[in-house]
Amino acid sequence: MSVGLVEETPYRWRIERQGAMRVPGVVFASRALLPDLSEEQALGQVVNVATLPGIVEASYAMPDMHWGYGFPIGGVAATDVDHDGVVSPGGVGFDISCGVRLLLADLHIDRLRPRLTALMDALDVTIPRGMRHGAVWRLRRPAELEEILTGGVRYAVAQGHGRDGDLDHCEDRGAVADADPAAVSARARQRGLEQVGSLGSGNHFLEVETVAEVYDEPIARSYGLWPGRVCVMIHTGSRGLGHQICTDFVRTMQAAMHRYGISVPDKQLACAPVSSPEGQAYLAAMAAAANYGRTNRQLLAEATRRAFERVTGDGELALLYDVSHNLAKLETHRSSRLCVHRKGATLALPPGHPDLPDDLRPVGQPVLVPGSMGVGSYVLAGVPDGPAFASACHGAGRRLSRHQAARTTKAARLRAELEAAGIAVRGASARGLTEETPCAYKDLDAVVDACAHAGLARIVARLTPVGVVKG
DNA sequence: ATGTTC
Repeated sequence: MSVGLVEETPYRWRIERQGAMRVPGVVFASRALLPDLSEEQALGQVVNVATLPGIVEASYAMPDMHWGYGFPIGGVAATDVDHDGVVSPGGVGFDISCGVRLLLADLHIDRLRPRLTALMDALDVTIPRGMRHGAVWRLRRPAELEEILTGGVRYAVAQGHGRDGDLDHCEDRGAVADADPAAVSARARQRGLEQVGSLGSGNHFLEVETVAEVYDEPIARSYGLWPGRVCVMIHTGSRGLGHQICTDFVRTMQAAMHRYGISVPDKQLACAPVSSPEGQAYLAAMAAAANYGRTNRQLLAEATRRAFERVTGDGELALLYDVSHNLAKLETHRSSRLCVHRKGATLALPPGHPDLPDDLRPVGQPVLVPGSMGVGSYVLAGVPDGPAFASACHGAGRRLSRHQAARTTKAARLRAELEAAGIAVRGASARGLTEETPCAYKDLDAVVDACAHAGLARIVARLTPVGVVKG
């Protein structure tokens, strides 16, 4: 893909406006990460996104960007709601509200080691995962699903699935206000009925980890991240419900676009004005899926607490934060009302932001960055004046397709390598394992380093895995 | 990511 990258700084590259682009493209990456990008059509997708009606500043891409549906994964795009700005389901992705939460045990890894096998076995039987394999929460009636879509984690906690303190440490305090279950199709609701509290498959996982290294002592102390502390990272989204909502609205908007005089260079960029009935309905359904996705992670966290309680006698795992990396939000930036699409890009609120709870406000929001299997994860922190609407990277970023990865990897060998590295693996199918081999991903250290140098976020701590549950 | 091609 020859779109012409101009080096602005060693960690920021510009694609000049050309053709129908309304704004330039801006890619945050080191020179070393660029070859991985240019092999794909991902840069062409950055260009395509720059043509969307109402887009402001630039079509941004994070250091972990790669090819996606319409928008690149790792893409950030904001449209001006008051100047014909559009919302696009492809700018959020199929797994609406996919995200991560991090739980902290009051336990040092040395004390867990003798019981690690027992803990992993407990999680093995506790955590539903894979395609269509049940869920923690058996809903008694469809009306309960409506409560989840409207009330999110707030409803889950009120029903006994968690504690009040969990709410403050969820993005949006666990529930987006403008969700409307009526905007969610019957088919989407049907698919969501039996998946509340389930991991799913692909890159979703539950990992028992320990704090391996601290880079920013004061912020790490505020977050409660001390070396050797045991923590649990849960990475999942809105399962079939979010997928169906995306499918429904891509179709709706593809049919409606001509009425608004919108044309896009790729059908997968289907969109509608934020203020249109279609745009409003999508945002209401998307918000419902966001509430569902967070509730899903909440239920898995409760199941994890019960497993810890049984094995270690202490199930009081504290929630550091729960944050999505696939969402569009209505936000005010420099007194403009914007619809900010983050697709494979994590919200990264700066210190002092009013949406943060009291204990996190002084230092900024925890930005949870899951790595590929066996590699571990990072905790970053939001910084003042971030250059992409308070967004940061969301992971290592895929380098090889699932097919390529599965073709070049032997499951038994990979499993043996993980076990040899002291990482207990539970529940992963051979196919799921090979598709998620770390070889299929970029170097997480390089991605996070680029993120920090580009001024998107500050590096706080690195976590290393001791056990992984996969679909 | 996904009842992995309505």
